[in-house]
Amino acid sequence: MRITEEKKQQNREAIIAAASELFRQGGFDGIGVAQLMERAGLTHGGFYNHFPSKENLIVEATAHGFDTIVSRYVGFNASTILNVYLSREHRDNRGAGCLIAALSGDAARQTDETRAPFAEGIEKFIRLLEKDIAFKQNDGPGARAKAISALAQALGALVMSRACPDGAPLADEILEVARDACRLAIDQVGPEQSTQ
Amino acid sequence: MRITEEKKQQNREAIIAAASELFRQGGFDGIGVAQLMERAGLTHGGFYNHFPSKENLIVEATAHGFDTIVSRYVGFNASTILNVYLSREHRDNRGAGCLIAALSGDAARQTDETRAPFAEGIEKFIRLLEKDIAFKQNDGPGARAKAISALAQALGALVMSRACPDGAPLADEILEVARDACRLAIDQVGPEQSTQ
DNA sequence: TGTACATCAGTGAACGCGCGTTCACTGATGTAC
DNA sequence: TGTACATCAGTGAACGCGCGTTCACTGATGTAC
Repeated sequence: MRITEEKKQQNREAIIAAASELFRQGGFDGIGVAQLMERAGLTHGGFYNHFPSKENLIVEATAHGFDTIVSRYVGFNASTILNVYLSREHRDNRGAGCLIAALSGDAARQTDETRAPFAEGIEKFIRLLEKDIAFKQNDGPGARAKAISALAQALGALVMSRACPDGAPLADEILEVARDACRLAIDQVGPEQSTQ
Repeated sequence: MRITEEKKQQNREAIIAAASELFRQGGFDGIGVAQLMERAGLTHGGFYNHFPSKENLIVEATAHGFDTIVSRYVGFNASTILNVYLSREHRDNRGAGCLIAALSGDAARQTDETRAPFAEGIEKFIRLLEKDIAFKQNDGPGARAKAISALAQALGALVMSRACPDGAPLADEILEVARDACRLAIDQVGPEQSTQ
């Protein structure tokens, strides 16, 4: 049953894509190799033709997930990105959402090697915001601090909102407060100011 | 081998205390009943004399953990709390630190019943900060928004910092930026202003 | 206060189950001639 | 271009292991008289 080189590559990517989504939903410990392979349309045993271990896949899926998310946000300004980030849609759709929010708790328990792609992904996210903030206000170094600060705020709010039971008023309140605070922090003028 | 009522209660509390610490270190999925019982100085099988299920212990340990942490912060002003929160010591000591930072990712994957104590704990944390902020500036409703915003910022920063490999410069940079940003956001004047 | 007995927390072995990983096998692909 | 054979991704069963939970048993505590 040997398959073409091209098909093999497609299968590998399907496994990574499945892992990237399922890990965000269920956590690194909560999703098994068998589930991943089934989602990718393959059988359990073939996993080790593609990856030496589950931990190795975690690294690959993390890097892939950050690339996907950051590229989705490229071209939008910081205010828009943070508004999408702090939407109820994002909160309620972990599998397609921010990797930091979904998996950084799990990441903290992994080895240094597994945390490395997280640091890289966070750095990419910071630069994405920093670029727009610096452009708007001609302020290089300050822009980076603002980007980090805004990302931290949005991330913390999202994470708290998700920890609340479905429909809890607090969950929505946190998102709304953070939306206002991020807008103010970035625009430094008021809610109406935006480069949209 | 029956034991006194008092000793039974002590054992129960030892299990909850062990769970509260170990879950923060290893996650709900990463720590087993056997490990918890061993840490509490008991044997595996006795667990179900105290709790109907592991999930039930998760609820109890979460509530207990929030109470412990919030009570540790009571009496300090918001700036001091956030400085401790954003210290390297806190980042590097998950087991004794903030439950939201250590377990909200895991919480998002639990049932509504299990998330309920998280919402309660978060609310307690918000009120703790809100109280000091309102006192300082005679500003009730605005104080709550500031408390939520500051907590979100500090939480997000801590979580990102922990996701980085040990010793990564980014990990420390994030904490420092968030420390400055929280101080500014709360004091609304400058780094030197504090009620300490 | 003393005796007889029911209660029940603790013990440690066992249960079925799903985990990550390994392996013998299959058969189409890729390669050497 | 055609043939012969080595390669290797996919398959599905199996491995040992640790999980959450159950259970029969022990014996000190708590209770009834």
